[in-house]
Amino acid sequence: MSKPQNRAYSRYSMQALGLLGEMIRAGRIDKKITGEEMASRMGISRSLLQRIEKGNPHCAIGAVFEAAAIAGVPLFETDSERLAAHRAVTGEMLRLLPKTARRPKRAIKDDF
Amino acid sequence: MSKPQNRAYSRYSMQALGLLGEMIRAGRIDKKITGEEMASRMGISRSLLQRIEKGNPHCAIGAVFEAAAIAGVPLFETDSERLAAHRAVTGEMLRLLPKTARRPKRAIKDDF
DNA sequence: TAAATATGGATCATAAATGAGTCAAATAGC
DNA sequence: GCTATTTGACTCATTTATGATCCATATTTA
Repeated sequence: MSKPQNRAYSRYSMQALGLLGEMIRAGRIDKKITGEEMASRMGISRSLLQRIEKGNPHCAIGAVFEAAAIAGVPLFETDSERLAAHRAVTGEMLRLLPKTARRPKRAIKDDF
Repeated sequence: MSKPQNRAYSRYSMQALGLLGEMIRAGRIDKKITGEEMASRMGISRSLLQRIEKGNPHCAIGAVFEAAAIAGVPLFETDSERLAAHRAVTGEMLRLLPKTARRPKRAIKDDF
């Protein structure tokens, strides 16, 4: 059972999506890579690459990140090594936090 | 016509995916938001949120970015305003670059 | 300007992602 | 310790994204 989904995106997310798409396109053109060439190199269709560069929110994030990598757009860190280091730190933070989130008991107004 | 797709992801992309997922989870737990609560607030299923936090590359990027926004994970910039500014700069760069990429003619060895 | 190439945009069949549901296991709080 | 929650990990039906193809338009280069 599924439900027809009509999602809403925050302004922030839309801006981020648009920015990422434009950076990918700029990077690709700067490297003189044709849309068709880049798509085939990635193993995706030209259609999908177009959607990615347009900031379409329904694209698979893996494909988008891969495009970013080829276009030379840095995600969080510039290389895989730094990325791994960064991730290690985040993993450590996760180790310190509680494993599950406990929602605070309903705020009690009267305490007498 | 479609083709069964068996994509390969670079180490870089996988690291970035994993990092983003872990940052989202850390942010969520730090804010004491339950997986179910966050999912319903986003209008997605708990299943999808789990995939996102696990770094699954097949998730819609819009959903992932939205999760990041709620969890307080900054994408490129910390707020929508800065994001817009950043985007304006990228748009300017795009204006300066050629509109289309022209792949260099096959390298000619002999030029006499 | 003309020719060659790159891109935009649309449609449609099909592969794949997502939502809903269940159950077991882990965790937090008492 | 016990109990209530939270989470993980499945399965499956259905919605949705993607690939293929076509043609029109824009852009670059000669």
